[in-house]
Amino acid sequence: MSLRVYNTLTRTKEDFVPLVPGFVRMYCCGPTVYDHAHIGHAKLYVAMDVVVRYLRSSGYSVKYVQNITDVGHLTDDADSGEDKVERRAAAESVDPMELVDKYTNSFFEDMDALKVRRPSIAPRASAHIPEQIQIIQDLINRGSAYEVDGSVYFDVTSAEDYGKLSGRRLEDMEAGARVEVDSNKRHPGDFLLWRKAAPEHILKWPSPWGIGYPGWHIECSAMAKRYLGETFDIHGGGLENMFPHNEDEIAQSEAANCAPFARYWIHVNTLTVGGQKMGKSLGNAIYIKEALGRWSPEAIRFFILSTHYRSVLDVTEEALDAAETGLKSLTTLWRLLNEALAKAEDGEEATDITEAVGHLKGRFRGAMDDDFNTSAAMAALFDFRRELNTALGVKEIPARQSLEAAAKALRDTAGDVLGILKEDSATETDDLAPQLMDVLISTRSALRKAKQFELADRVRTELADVGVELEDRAGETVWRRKS
RNA sequence: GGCGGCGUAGCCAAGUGGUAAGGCAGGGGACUGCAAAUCCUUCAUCAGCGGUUCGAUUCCGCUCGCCGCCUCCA
Repeated sequence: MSLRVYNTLTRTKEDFVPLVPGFVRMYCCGPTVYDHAHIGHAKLYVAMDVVVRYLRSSGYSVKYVQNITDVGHLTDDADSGEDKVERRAAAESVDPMELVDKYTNSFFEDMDALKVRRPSIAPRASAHIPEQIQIIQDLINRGSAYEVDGSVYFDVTSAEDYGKLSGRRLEDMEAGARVEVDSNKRHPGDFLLWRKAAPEHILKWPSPWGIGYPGWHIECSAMAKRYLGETFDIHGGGLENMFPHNEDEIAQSEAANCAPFARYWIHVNTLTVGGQKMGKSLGNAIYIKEALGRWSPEAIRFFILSTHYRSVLDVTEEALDAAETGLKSLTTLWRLLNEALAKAEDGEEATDITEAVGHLKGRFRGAMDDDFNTSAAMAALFDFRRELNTALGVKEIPARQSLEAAAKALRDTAGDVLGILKEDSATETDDLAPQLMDVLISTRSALRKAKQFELADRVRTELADVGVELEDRAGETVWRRKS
């Protein structure tokens, strides 16, 4: 079985075949950096991260471009909106680029914390003005765009397949148009490529049409072309950006390049709070930094990945708590496996472990190959956990080779692909702590032997208060720091 | 009004034309001095109503409810 991907463009699940064998070129719309990122962003970028990780683990070399939008994103319809970055910069009394730097850093800080791998390239819109001007010029030359009073618009009627991604038709939209139409537009659906700047505007550049700045959609077309070429494999993004943003990207790129744009479109569904979409403008955003104060990064990933990426995900504290608890048993398995491995010796292969490893590999791959079905993949992981725990429960420690195979399988799936394997902090590197713990544990064992349970329990309780957990197993007591 | 999606146990959530993965919570049991960890076991007929079919949760239609996009939002 090979990878199948749901392509929004065709509304079907298709076999994934990159343009160049073994090499995947991928783009994903990045954030507009005028505020801290919230969990809605986390859902998109964690989902895309897993796509990238899985492609890599499947043997593909992946070039992943994710832009940073720092100019041109307006607060409202093109006619009346302000530039989001400029508005917020004014509110914070800083230079727009200072604001951009601050929130770009904040974004990557959050993504790093969530173990989202950095993109291969993270280009900024403001650093690609010449590329954007070039595409606009090409569009004018080809008759797909027109200039009016220093602003340039894309002529949607010039693209005969306009609306193919979102399934919209110009006639329908015309009928439903509610926003006041810019009188400069020839068609209500036309969108801005370049906007004439007012004198007080800070972020502006010279162009063949005068001083101005680029529209919101053109940046992605320009940066995708610059780093991935005219036609590339995968374009990802949030579902809410399908129209108009992604639709317009396609229209302008294909009109300018006379070549197909992205071949597969992957859209990640929204995240909701109490059934309502999470959005900065809606005032219900839960910031990633806040969430990290309460749940581990792995639990947040676990929570996000427990649903398929094309499904809506509703955030509740209960669900996040459940994710944290569920994750714990996986973390425990990883710890037990490593403890066993530390004591294991060469020996005869443990067939039950070999079998469990086989099941996990097969089911995990099968699930991920089916349009990145992370929830099915996680089910395989939990079944593996049970089988392994049973195998580890026996008297003698299984052979090292078997344990190594199990550890590798777990690291390859839960670790490398899903990124939910917590590195165990149980092994204390400080040399004094283990020695002190040995003293405490042996003392407590003596108390237990003498049936002085009250004192023995006091040791355990007080250690728990300082963050150390004890666990009495057959013949030994182990300790670890609370995770 | 137009386009699209969703409705599976207390909660989260996969999935299939032939009577439903997994996680959390709950019940029962094993192990333990007690815990912890772990294991065993138990817990749904898939919003409602029709239709197609030998058979539908899965296909079609309708109804109800919820959501997204059409204007900025990942």
